[in-house]
Amino acid sequence: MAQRTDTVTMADVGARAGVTGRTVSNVLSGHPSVRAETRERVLRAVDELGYRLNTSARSLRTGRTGSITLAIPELGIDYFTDLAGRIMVEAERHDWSVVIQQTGARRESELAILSGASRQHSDGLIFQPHALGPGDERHLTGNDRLVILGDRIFNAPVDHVAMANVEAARLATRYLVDRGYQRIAAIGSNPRVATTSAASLRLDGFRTELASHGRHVPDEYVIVAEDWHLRDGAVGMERLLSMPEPPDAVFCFNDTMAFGALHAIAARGLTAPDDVAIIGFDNVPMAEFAVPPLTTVEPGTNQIAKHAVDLLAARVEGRVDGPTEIFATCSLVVRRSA
Amino acid sequence: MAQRTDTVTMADVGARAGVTGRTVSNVLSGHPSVRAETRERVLRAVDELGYRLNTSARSLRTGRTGSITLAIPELGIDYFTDLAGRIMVEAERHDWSVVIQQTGARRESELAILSGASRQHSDGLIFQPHALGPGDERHLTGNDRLVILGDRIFNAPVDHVAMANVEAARLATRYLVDRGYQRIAAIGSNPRVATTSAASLRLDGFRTELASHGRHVPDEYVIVAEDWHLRDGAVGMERLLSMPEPPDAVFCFNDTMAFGALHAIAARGLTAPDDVAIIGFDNVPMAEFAVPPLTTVEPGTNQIAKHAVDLLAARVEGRVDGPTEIFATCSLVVRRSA
DNA sequence: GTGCATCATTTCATCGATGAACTGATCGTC
DNA sequence: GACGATCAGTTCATCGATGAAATGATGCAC
Repeated sequence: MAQRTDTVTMADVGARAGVTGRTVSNVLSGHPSVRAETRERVLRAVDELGYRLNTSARSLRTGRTGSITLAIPELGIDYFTDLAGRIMVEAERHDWSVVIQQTGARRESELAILSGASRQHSDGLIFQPHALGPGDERHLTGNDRLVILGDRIFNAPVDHVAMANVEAARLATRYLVDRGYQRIAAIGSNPRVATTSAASLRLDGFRTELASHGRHVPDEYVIVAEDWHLRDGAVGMERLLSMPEPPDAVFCFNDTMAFGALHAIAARGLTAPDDVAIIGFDNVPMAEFAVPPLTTVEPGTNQIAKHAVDLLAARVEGRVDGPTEIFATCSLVVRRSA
Repeated sequence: MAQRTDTVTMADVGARAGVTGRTVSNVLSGHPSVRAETRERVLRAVDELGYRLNTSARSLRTGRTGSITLAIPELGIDYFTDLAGRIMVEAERHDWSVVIQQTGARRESELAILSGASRQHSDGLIFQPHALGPGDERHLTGNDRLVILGDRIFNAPVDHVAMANVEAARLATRYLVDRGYQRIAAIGSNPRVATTSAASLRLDGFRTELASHGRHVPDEYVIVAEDWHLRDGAVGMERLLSMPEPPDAVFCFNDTMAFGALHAIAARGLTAPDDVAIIGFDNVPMAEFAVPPLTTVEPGTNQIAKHAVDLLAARVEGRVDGPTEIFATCSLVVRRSA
């Protein structure tokens, strides 16, 4: 007695209502063959005893847990917050809760996620890798019920919701060229990650597009940023502005860095886009309210969230066979900063 | 054959390694009494069979799930994102995963959280209520392992990590008065929520402080904002700026609205703090990088996260008895916007 | 050599809900 | 009035891991 957790089981509820535990289960799961009077009696007993379903037991029996895992680098980057929020909304439609795991973009954490140490209590995994890439395919084995987000980084048959990083980056860059900017720089390169990472792909698109206009990009115009944080954007911009010949436009590889860049510009008493134009990538909610409002790439975050969850659901329900790949469509959102 | 989920159990692993399932359990949980040679054999079998622990079964047996639930209004508000990220970091120290539930600040969702429909698979709940308040105490019953965040809204014996909303609001307001601002307005009032909500308490602090300086607040200087979103801040500010006698300083009840307000000011071609000063509340990461950098209240988010998780852990481990209340200490962070 | 402690592993029951199969009623139909 | 169908509820086994207690083996002391 004086149990720490005074567990009430279906059997207890049944005892009180004069039925079996099984009938309680029938009532709670909406089984049709239950007399109205019995149903009421059971529900009353549930109430009186404060009964709560033990989902561990149910999961053990049914094999479904009612939750999925979303693994992202970190909530601190607006895009991932935006994405997480939307995925949670989509997941709700499938009666799923969402466990969020921050990998910190660390390789070991990403491996831990895949090896399933933490994924176990989960009907599926939506995973945005950062440190992993080609060559890590073997770590995906045994992970059915897995949807990869971001670019097509693995040469493995895995469900995948991709963003057209290269094209989107070209789109942004072309816009800057078309607007007549002459000295165009970029913030967000990261030579230490895989060539299939967003960093590399966006840089690719940036370079390719400029090259197609016969433009050469000086090395110092490509600013390395490891974390893609606000500070990276600010520091990178600061560096660009201190150059003898600063750029007149900067493509930030995500909106978060773009906000940092806008901050750095303002801190110098300069203004965007008059002194330097800024274009971002992600179209997070804050973009519209930045000072000045941020011109940016809309990567189709909502579609990504929806497709990722639906694809996972289809997989869990066995409705798909081969690996599926979906590309979200991206577009440019022109505001004031460029 | 051809099972959808080809489940490998401890018994299977044991069979392969020539031991019982129980021994496999001993190996995996680091039980000391296992011969090194056996351990190795078992681990090899684990590897070969791709064994993964079934956490549902473990949870059923042990009563612990390895995850906690964090229920917040929505990730879309910077403060909650910030909080969630920090709580996840703290939770990691206790080997907890975090399930995030967005309540949308809706009463029904908040009740659903408390009634535990979704809380079941969870060792505990950290809950920031919005729509609930005094009078809803009965819904807390049966929720041991519950830590309430935000203000002391319930007259019930519940663990609680509080923010000194009234004092913090007075602090911010006093600062504006001290700086010599004459016409001080506020954005974020919400008459539809409980008198114990952050909205009411911060308004309280605002009014009280101004009154203590003999200032009267015209009704139209208190702008209602239901969602505390970016847009609310922008729209509210816009309204203030269109008044015949606009304020010269505005206290936004959260940073997110403050960013919206800064946006509205800039959109009019005005500047902060010269035309209107803005002070926020939360000191989220973006505050430092806003244009201009936002003067705001630091509510001790980090302490809140740490205390909330530690308190929950203590409760789960039965290390505390009576309900505990902790107040985070807040302070003013002066930047440029006011 | 007996007795006792320690070690390595096993046996067995159990956590709580649910799938499958079953039992008795009740009902409608021919 | 007999028979199958439907309904309301039950019984039983089971999901996979683990706590508690048991087993057998080994070692050590006297």
